[in-house]
Amino acid sequence: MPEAPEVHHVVQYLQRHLANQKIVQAIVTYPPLIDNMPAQNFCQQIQGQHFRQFKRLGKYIILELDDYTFVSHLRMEGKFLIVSSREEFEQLDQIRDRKHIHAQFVLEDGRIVCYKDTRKFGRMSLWPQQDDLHHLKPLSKVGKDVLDPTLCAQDLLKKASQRTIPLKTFLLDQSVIAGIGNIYADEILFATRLSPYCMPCDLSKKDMQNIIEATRSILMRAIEAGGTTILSFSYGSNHTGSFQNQLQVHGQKGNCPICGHEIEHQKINGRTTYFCPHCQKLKKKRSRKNNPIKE
DNA sequence: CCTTAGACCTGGAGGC
DNA sequence: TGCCTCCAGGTCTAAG
Repeated sequence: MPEAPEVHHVVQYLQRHLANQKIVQAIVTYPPLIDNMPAQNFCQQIQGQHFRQFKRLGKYIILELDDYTFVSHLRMEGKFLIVSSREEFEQLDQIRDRKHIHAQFVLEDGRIVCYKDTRKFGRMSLWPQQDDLHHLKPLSKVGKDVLDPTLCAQDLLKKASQRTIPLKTFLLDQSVIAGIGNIYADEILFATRLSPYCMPCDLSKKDMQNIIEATRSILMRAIEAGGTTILSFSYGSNHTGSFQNQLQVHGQKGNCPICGHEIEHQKINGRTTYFCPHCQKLKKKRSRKNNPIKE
């Protein structure tokens, strides 16, 4: 579900409510949730730790504890909610909520941080602390974050060389840029007027610069709007975003806001992709074999 | 090395 | 109402 703007708000929310709180007990009721060790060990190790620092890299949530780094990925539907007491937990709806809560972190003050994940796709792991986040195993292949100011056209050009996958798929590759998901990928492509079927290796440095600028602009606006809520994104008890009202193509059934042509949607590597076939152009570089570049 | 299909899960929506 | 199929914002892996 969540892409970088949504994860950004989840991290802020956790920070506001959990900074310096002590975890007195951890309960995991769906053991596969814990990626890198038996759930029992995870619970033992995390017990007694305090939440210290809260960070995000791409779609990953990074919680620095006293002695460990706690990494969480929400995948499609993971959410954190905080209840004030065991009584409040028991009052949650069994079918809608409690059934899907797979981990609980009981705080010293009696509150319980609940991890809810209907589809059970999300994962958590606990690691010895590392100064460089990229040294943590789950983050070792993650590229620069979408909002990393050092991200530049040259980075993308390098990663795009020889790549013949659709540009849409390239933007979703977290080792290229971390934090873009299916919704924002469509919006970025529309903003740059590039077809999702462009081949990354055919793009120029200028195209890459345009992609970076569109990405920053769209993601910043999405963060300001509180993220995008289409299916189920929320955090805390009921916080949702409103960027879905500003989407230009993703999920749209009508006409292109620029040219009026009907918005199309097709599956590209398994992901539904919305685009305007009239505005969004295929680019081809044909200079490899002595053929001079046209246009 | 690169690329793609399938797997992982559940619940909601729409067709009959 | 029930049953069936398809769909969903993500990522890992196995196989070509």
